[in-house]
Amino acid sequence: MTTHKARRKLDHRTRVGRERSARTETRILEAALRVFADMGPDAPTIDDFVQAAGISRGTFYNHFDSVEELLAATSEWTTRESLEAIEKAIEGLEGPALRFGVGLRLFFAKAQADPVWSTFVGRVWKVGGFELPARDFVQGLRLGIFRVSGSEAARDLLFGGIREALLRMGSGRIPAGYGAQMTELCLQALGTDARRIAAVMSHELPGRGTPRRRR
Amino acid sequence: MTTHKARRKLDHRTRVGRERSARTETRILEAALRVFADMGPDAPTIDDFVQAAGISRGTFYNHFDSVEELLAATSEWTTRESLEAIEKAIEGLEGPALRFGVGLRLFFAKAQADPVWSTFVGRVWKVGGFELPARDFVQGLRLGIFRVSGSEAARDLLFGGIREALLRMGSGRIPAGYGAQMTELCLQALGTDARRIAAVMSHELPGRGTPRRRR
Amino acid sequence: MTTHKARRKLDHRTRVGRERSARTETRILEAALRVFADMGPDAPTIDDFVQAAGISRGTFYNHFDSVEELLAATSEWTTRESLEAIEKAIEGLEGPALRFGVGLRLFFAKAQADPVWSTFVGRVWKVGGFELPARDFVQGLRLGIFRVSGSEAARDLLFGGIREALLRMGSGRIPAGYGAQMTELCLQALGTDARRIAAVMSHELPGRGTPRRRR
Amino acid sequence: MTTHKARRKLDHRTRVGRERSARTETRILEAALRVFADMGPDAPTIDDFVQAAGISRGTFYNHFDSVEELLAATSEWTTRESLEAIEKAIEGLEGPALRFGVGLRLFFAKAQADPVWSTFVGRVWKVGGFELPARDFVQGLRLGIFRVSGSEAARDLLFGGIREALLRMGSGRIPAGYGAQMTELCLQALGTDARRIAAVMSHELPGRGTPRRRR
DNA sequence: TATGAATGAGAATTCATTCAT
DNA sequence: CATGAATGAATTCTCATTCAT
Repeated sequence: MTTHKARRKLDHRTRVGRERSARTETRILEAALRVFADMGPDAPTIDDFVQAAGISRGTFYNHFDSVEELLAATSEWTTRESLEAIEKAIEGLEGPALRFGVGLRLFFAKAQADPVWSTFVGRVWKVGGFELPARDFVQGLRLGIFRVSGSEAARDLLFGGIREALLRMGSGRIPAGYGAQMTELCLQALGTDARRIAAVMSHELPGRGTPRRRR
Repeated sequence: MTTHKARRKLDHRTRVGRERSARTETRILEAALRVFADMGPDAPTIDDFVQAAGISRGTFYNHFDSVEELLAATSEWTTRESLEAIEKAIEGLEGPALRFGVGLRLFFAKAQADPVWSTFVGRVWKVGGFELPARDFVQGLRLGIFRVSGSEAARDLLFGGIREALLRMGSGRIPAGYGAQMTELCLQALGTDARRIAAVMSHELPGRGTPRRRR
Repeated sequence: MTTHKARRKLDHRTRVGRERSARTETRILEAALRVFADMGPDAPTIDDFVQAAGISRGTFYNHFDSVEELLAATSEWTTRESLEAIEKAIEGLEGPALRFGVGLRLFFAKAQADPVWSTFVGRVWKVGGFELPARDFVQGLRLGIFRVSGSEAARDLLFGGIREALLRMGSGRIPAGYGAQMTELCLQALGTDARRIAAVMSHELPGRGTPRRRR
Repeated sequence: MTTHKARRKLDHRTRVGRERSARTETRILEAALRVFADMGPDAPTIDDFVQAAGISRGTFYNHFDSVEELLAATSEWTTRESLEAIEKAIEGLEGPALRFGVGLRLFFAKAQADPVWSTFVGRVWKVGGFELPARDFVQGLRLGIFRVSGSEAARDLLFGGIREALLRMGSGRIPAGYGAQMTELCLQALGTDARRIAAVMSHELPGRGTPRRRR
């Protein structure tokens, strides 16, 4: 991981310095994830991050210029890895319903395994930030596998519903099987027929090698 | 000890004062609705409300102690009236699906007619704040009219989806028929059968006497 | 009692109006005595008096222009009456030691009987505000009845000590006989001989018709 | 993981920072002493201290949370050193009267030498804040060297009188020998016999190496 | 790079004062 | 005269940002 500020001059720094810097940056990001999850995207002050990361004010500014930039970096850091893992895990599956549904199951599995991550994404996610797997969604509509009265409305319903689910999962107060139920409901909302839903739910979960985020 | 005239004068002074105060409070609430819709619940400063309402700082504090309290008051003021109107309009309808569905249509009609209101509610609404019409929802489940894999998950999906719809409507960028589509999708998500959905969508919208909020 | 502001125009006001005004002013003064006793001369805000007196802000300004003016008025109102009563009660007594000592005993009797008054005077009294009975003090020194190493120092010691006694009495936590002891100590500090002190302490307390302050 | 050099550098930074901070804090305390002496404990605003110390508002809050806290710190800082010096100077003296009396003389010497200090202590001192030398006082009573009609009253008389003396000394308008006179009067008030008083007054003042407070 | 003291702009809050009724 | 809503200057307090070490 490279630092966010001052990517130039890398050659002149010692390897030790670079490693130390990268470690500091990781500490800040880890702290930021917790802080944003706890306080939302607007409330926290720089001091909140400084204290949570156990660094000094000056050090913060050596890595990030503002809370906003830190939020963007935390989103990126937190999200890309997970989504790529899912993307990869489902790419071999046949048909948009199966890919979409199994992808959702993986997504909720991740959320349930890491409540802080779940809360963070639920609070910070903006539509257009990280996309629903648009390809499968569109393809499913085109093929008539998903039958909805309006595609915009469908996307909003799913997006909002999934975000709510993330917040709920982050709070820890969920009934058993919540993730699976949510997946079924999303497919049902899309008008998927019962047989295809059953296929999704009974499919073996692939890619259980999702790399752990924390060092 | 005070004369009758004096007492009447006293009452008059009191009444006039109260009226002026109530008018000012309404001005603040109207301004707050706009400001919260624009900036969200956390960002605005007291001065934002002061300027939007055209009052002085001191006057603000004569009416509300903090932004948080103003937010609560604005939520209440903004919400109760509308929900009661819908409640009343659907109370004569037969069956939970019809009541729930027509209620949703009315809700979205209100949202579409008042984008500021829509954005405000979309941004501020918390689960448990103002409730989904729990009675119809539960009753529909019990009667088997709604068929879902998990009631908690179903409620979260709808709640999050509807909030997302409000934000979308507040932004103004919605396709024609968006409210109706959203309603259909919500019912479809609940597993309602096609005939009942059709009944909801073709039902005449009652209570088109919703009183306008703005003076 | 005349109002503090706008003494002119008195002729044109009705008697009823004047009486009402005087009553209001007394209410404010009574409240002010309590408030100043509780909070000292600097801390209280106009609102503290307004609330304690059960009047409106405007009414306050009809009677007093500032807290400072109210303080002066309260001091005057609170003090003159008592001091004149004491002055009168001791004027027939023979010799400065007897007059001074019995005067002190009366003063402490008043203080013990009215803790609020005691605290107020203790907190607000400034040297030169209301004077120690200078005449008896000076005369006692001249006659050699009081023997002190420095008259300035003696006056300061007594003044400060008496103020402290007032605060103590206002707090209510005093041993039995505190007032008498304090009187004896004051005389002892002045070098008064034992026989004269005994005469002071055994003298009957005159003028037990001190009018009560509260209506 | 950190090199020895890095650690030394760290310590150096820390030490330099601490020193600067301590210097700033001293500047604030010095300014506060003057400001409180001038304006009393209640009147001054944060800005008064900020301007008197030549610092920024933010810096004030880096060191003290409120005027009240600053007052406490100033009292402590201003008082402990002086009292300990006196305590130490008199500890070798024989008998409570001598210790108490010489202690008083030293106290007044300090007050006369530093009028700002004198005014500050006179205005801020509360009973129980920094104590009269209770041990000598009590011991003198027990031994019959001090003869008073009530010990509570005696303590209050002395405490109030001494405070008044401090204010007077701070004002600068005192006759020659004021401190000595006040000392004599205090002892006289306690009923000390003439010979002991004379012994106190003629005793050489010890410990004239009281370190100056200001830098 | 890391540190943390100092800074000052800006946001929150209080409160004396005015004034229409 | 009495009322109390409105006002805005003064004050308190927070926090992003700088900078010497």
